[in-house]
Amino acid sequence: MAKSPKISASHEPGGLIVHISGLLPSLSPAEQRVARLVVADPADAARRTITDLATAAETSEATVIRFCRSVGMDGYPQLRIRLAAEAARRVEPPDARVVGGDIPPGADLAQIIATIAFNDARAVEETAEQLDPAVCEQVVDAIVNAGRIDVYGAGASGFVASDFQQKLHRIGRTAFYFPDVHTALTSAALLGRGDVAVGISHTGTTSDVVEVLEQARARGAATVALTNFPRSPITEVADFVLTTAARETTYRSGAMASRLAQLTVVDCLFVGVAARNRARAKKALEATAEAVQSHRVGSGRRRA
Amino acid sequence: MAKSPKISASHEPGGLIVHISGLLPSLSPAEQRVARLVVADPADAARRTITDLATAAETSEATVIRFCRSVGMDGYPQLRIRLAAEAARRVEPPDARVVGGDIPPGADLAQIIATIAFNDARAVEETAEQLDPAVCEQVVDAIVNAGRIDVYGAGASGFVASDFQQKLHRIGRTAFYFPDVHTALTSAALLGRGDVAVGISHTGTTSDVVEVLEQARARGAATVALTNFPRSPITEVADFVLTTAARETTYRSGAMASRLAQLTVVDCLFVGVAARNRARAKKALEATAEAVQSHRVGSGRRRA
DNA sequence: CCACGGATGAAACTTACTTTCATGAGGCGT
DNA sequence: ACGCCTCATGAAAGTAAGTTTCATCCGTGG
Repeated sequence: MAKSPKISASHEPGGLIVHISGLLPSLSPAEQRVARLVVADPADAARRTITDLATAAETSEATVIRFCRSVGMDGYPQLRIRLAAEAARRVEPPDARVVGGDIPPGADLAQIIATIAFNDARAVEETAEQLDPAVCEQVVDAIVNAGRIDVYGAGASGFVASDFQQKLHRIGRTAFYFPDVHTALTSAALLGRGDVAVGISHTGTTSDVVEVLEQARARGAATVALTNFPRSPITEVADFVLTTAARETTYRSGAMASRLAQLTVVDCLFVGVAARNRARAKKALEATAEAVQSHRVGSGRRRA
Repeated sequence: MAKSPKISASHEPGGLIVHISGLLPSLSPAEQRVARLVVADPADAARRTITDLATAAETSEATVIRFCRSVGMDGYPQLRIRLAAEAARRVEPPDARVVGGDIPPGADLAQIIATIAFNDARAVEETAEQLDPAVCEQVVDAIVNAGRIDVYGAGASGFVASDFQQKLHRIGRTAFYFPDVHTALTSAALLGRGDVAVGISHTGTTSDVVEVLEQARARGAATVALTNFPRSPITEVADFVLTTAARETTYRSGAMASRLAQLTVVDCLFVGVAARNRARAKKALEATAEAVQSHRVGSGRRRA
């Protein structure tokens, strides 16, 4: 029996919609039409019968069922119930904040601020909700026991990669980040069993990062992918996949929310690693903090 | 046809459970058994099929349907959906999440994730709330009209500074970031009236950044400070002060939340600037996006 | 003892959901 | 270019869920 591509949604009590929008690009055209309807108005979808929804999406019931399975549900009734639950939980954003949408042309700055902050905060929360603690645990394990950790990322994700590297370094783990692809490839070639390679890419399609991760994997390193899209190319070269949950939006606003989500995930991993050896991590952190102390002016804390 | 006692529930969106328990005594014995199951665990009831529920209530499907009608529903599916929605809504808010607190030593990864995400999201939201749109507007004005923009930041804030620089650059503004203090000082010395200098520092006490900003101000540039502490040294050398609102926590976790908040503020400024000249910004963004397109691998759909 | 009416479940029936399968489009190697 | 293969897709068959009908049962009051 052919196994249908089913990505578990069981461990995320709150993030079905997000989960679906993340998978959207990996669905077939007909399923995407269904997905879009569902994401656009979950409550409405929950009210519809399968035939009704199929008609609305201009497809057959069979496709709707396939869609259900693709997003990890057993069948249509289950989807319906989850959707209803989710729609209920979802507190409507107070005003006309364009949730995940673009900033309207005539918006004033106050509106812009509200919209951006709303989407950013949501991305962080929803990412946390759908993050699989079991996978994180495994990644933390790998990092804790790693001889060496390479973190890869290009462009915007490069900042995150660099941040992660710095964090790990500060608690005494041997971690590297390479702004340059060639250097990164060289480094990846030198990895081996027991080492860890982390690739960060919002879209999951950045060839540089995918290539480097592939190289690392070929050398026997454990590979970790951090991306917004659970079925993008990068996930195929990763042993562990961690996903962020920034809603797909326009190029720019999605990028920022995604960045914040990535940072949150990275921070979680960092704290997870640090928690494994509190004493040592604390000491390392204090030492590094002290090192920059002379570069502070005035009294350290000056709360208002 | 005998009219069953049907009491409308349509006008009370939130209180279906209450509604049901209210008219419990007026129901027939078999219906009461059903009602009790439903009230006891709505979420569970929503998961059951009508046959299943009937069996659990030791009655027939017909009675369950009668029950549905008695409480004002059209049929079983409708009841199911309402129950799911209601059960979801009554999920209690954030459990033992240590609001703004530190991670307890024995915490497991799931707890760590929840705590971090909660604090991060809060920092973003609260920052947006206290951000003064008027000041932002002025900063945006200054940037839009600037001949040149220098962004300063050290350590962790350096990432944010660099990010801001990159963003501005991508929409065609002349912006610089210097990882090195001396270079930054040199650059600041070359600023003049009509230029803008942005200094980013979580604590507001990073001497490097303060110094550079001071230099910039002395040369006549408009100075902007982005910090978590409204009365820290950096605010004394800034014409415009923007504050983040990361709760004071331990050294490390505060830093991350603050970073996210900083990024959000930076993003708001960026969007504000971009909004001033939509057409040009859009064109610039598209051009830059296109530039990296060849570095993407088959962004089409991928199977697991 | 016999109507009578309401409550109830068995079974018939309808609708919704699920599976199977044939078709056709698009990609890939020869 | 050709044929092969894989995959997406909807029609239709099949199954299960939900709904209606109706006969039965039980208690009640004549």
